[in-house]
Amino acid sequence: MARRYWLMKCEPSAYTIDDLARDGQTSWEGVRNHQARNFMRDDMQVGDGVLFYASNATPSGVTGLATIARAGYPDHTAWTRTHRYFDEKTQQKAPTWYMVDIAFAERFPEIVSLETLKQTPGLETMMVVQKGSRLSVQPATKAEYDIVVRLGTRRR
DNA sequence: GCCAACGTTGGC
DNA sequence: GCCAACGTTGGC
Repeated sequence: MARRYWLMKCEPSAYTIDDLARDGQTSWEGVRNHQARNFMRDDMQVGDGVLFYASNATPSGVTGLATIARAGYPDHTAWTRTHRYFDEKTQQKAPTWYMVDIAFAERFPEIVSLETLKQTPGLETMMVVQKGSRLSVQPATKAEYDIVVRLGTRRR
């Protein structure tokens, strides 16, 4: 399977690229959307590239890069009654929710803002720039990934 | 903090 | 199965 590419959103109040740089690796629990779950459970493979996206930020945008460090596995926080991500409907025998682990790869010197993404040729059809695009785990094409990497690492 | 755009829930 | 009500996301 060829390397795939993803964009994963997180609010800075919850976790940032600096947190990931410090931790080296983290688990991506708490996704409670079926479409996003499907990507993590079915499609993500170790080594896939991740655009780390800060949502609800000033500005919002891609702040760095990560890689998939562990493919999809059951999100145990769904079974912990006291946990904020607890879901009373999911059974251990048939897990509803999955997570992956991601590893730090790179922190961009400057954020590649959503505004920049919207104005960059080649990213017109990228999911994150579409109006009302709320999915927190999105696929990206290699072309889109490469363009964002170039924007993020460009020397000025 | 506002609110548009979505997703989910539940009455029928 | 429809759809109104409600909750959440996330840009601004």
